Amino acid sequence: MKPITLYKKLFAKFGSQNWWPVTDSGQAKPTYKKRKKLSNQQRFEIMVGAILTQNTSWSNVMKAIEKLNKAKSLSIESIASMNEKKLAELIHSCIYFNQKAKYLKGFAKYLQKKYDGNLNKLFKKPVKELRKELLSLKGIGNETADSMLLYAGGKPVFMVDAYTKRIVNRLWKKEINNYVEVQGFFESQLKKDSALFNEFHALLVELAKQYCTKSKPFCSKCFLKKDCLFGLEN
DNA sequence: TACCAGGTCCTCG
DNA sequence: CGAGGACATGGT
Repeated sequence: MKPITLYKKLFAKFGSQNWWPVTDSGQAKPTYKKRKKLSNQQRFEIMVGAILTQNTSWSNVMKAIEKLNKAKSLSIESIASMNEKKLAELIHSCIYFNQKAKYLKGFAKYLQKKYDGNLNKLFKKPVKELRKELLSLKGIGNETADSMLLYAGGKPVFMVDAYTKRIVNRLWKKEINNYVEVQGFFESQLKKDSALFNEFHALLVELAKQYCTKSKPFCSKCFLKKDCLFGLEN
């Protein structure tokens, strides 16, 4: 099965996922919703969420975002100047909160220093160059950088996570652990389209949560069973 | 109880 | 390079 075929089947099954969930003005909780355009505030929120969600369930990230919103602290200036312990308290629901507080603060300071806190300036940079730059920051690895580029910047970068790797390795019976390799697998076979990449990744997450779970996957009732080299054996 | 969740850094060979 | 440990919540 080709990646685009997988995409179509996933979309037919699950429909639009409306990623990435963000907070609308006047609200405190992020929601999944189709939005024409993201505000810079929302783009920053996505980048913060990308760091918070490292090895963390979204429900725990949501609690932290909500706290930051209520404390009126979800801004570049606020995070850049906040006491690290105070910040760690606000994001306490996310595992590794001390570490992440450090990462967030460093990231906000970098945005201030290098881009005057202006995300438009940041995303004007050529993607390749920007990706390298983000990767040089503490706390931003491949997945975090790509989720920022794709979901906050609208760049056509295929985002890979543990779910993506699991699905690729099962569906096509591969054994790829390397991030860039998995990314290349998709990017080389798909049109470089940010809307497609956006939806595709969200759909993969849904598949992984509902059927292709880590232990005890639900192969027998999975709608992809016949297309899946793992499913055929299970 | 143990395992999982939208990882990254550091160190060592 | 890649393996292995540190980081240290909340839900099931």
